[in-house]
Amino acid sequence: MVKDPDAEERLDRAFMALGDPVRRGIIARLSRGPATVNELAEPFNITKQAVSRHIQVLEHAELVTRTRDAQRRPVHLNAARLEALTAWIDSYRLTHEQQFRNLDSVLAEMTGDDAGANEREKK
Amino acid sequence: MVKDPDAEERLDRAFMALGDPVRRGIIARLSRGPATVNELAEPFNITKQAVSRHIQVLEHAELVTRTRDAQRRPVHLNAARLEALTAWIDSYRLTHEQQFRNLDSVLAEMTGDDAGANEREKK
DNA sequence: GTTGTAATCAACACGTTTGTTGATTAACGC
DNA sequence: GCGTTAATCAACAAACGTGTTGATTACAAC
Repeated sequence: MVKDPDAEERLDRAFMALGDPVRRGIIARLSRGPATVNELAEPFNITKQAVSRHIQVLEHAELVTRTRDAQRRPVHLNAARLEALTAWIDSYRLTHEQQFRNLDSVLAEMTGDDAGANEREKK
Repeated sequence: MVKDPDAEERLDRAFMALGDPVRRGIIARLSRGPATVNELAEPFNITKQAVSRHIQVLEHAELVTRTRDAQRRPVHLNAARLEALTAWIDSYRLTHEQQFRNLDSVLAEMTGDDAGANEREKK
């Protein structure tokens, strides 16, 4: 159980894990509550073993955790980790939007002091 | 140029694309403005060809677009696609939180009408 | 104990990804 | 035209991911 194997690697694993329709389906199901491997495997026509490995991938990505209940091992969603992903995306999404605002103000300055009004007036 | 190759596949490609540190680095750089392949390749010690292919992956995932400027092909971030990813994540994140609220109200009902007050009072 | 159920482990096949090097296309500057 | 720069294409090797089947572990119920 490694503690912080570099934040980059954690993002690698989490984003990669979501890049598969079966695993996203599992996440979607778990958002409505915990489930066992058999329950999670039911909607897919692949073997239970394959689903079991998908769950291991999600677990390694820290997107889900597992508890124990007799011979069952219910899987739970780890919403905190999902939040980390939106945080990453939004960080750059907002930087990008800020970039546009800066460009706009530069152009506004040009048109105010100078000549201009020649670029970027669509919409 | 396929139009809508199923929304699931688009998510596959986009999440998968972000599951690589080089490609996330490219996205991070592009959030500050467009850049050429050479500029994007500079921080990484892999060949320019390898970076070129990473960009193709991002392009296929619709996370970036390309324009043309003489022999240069500047890469631009497609923030709208990033937004679609946070929308997907948040949808299930919120479902999950709602699930907890429902559980709370069920428990509150039990403690009100009945006996109870035995579970979930931390915080 | 035996039987049944839940889940994982092990070995293997197949396809995809990611990197390399070397050749090629495309546009510019002189 | 010629050389330079930007970028991609092509072929290949190594590594990885995802699915299969068959054996195995762990627990519960009788």
